[in-house]
Amino acid sequence: MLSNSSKYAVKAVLYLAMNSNKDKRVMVKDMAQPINVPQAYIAKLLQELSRSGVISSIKGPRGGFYLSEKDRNRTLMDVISVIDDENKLNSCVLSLEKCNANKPCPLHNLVSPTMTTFLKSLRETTIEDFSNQIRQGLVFLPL
Amino acid sequence: MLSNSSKYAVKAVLYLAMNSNKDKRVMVKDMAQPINVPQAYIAKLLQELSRSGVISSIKGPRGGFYLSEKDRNRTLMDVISVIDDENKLNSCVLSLEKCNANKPCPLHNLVSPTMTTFLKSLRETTIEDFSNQIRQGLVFLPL
DNA sequence: GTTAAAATATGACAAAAATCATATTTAGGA
DNA sequence: TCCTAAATATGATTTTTGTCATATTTTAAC
Repeated sequence: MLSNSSKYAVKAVLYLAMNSNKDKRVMVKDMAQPINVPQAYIAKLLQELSRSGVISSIKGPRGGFYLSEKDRNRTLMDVISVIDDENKLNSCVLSLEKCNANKPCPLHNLVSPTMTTFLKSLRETTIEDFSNQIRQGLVFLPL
Repeated sequence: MLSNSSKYAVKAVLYLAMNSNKDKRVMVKDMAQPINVPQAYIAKLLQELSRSGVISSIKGPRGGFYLSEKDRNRTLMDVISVIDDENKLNSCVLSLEKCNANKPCPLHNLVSPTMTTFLKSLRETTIEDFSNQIRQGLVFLPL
């Protein structure tokens, strides 16, 4: 469903949401281990996210990555769509062009309903919302 | 979610379910177009499925692939698991080892319920069941 | 038994995804 | 003003997945 890279990106962003702010940046080398992603790999992804404006960064000594207040109002779909093709997430389980609610393929109804609500959540829930759920102990981050 | 190869395999099997029987085999070259998969590719997949015993075949002139009665009582998961790693289908959206119902990751509850029922359907619904749904016009095969 | 039509076995090739490496740029602190 | 610590840019390498090609085996039909 999500590519490996997207999963890594989501983990990194959630980590930043819980562990950074404008005045407390996190360096690549300090987050690679906690989120369990190879350092060089996550570095590249973070750079891509930063370039696309969904996370923030500061270069040089005492620099690092962080989420600004603005960043926190973005959604996970904003993060994911930097890396994955959003159309692929929308498509039928069997990738059938002509499958739709009117002419559903045999698997369509088994998947489509929740997939739709899942994508809706990704598009509507902000990073900040997720952070709150974590702080409230409703969900967890065993990254 | 499913690999391309699995999707192709499912399409091929559903096609065979609707268009073959013990006495009417379908040749690779006659099904590649209808199911919209490159001939050499589907040939290889069919051979793999045949070798694994989830579909049947006969060599030589007038030969081809088909589903026996026994084959029709298999499930789509039987087909898929020949090609994909079933564990991957089971795993958390973010591929988090330690994510589970007790300690759900932020995305777990958005996906897990339907994913579970989806996999259950794949494991419990037989090819024959799907064929019946198609014959009854409940679902369609725009392959 | 010869021929031809089919699957089978095998592996080569291509494309995409994942991973790793490194030279360059930027900025803080001595 | 240097030095050093960090991100950035770029691209090389590896692995996986998808695709194509072909020689071999089997079997029906004549």
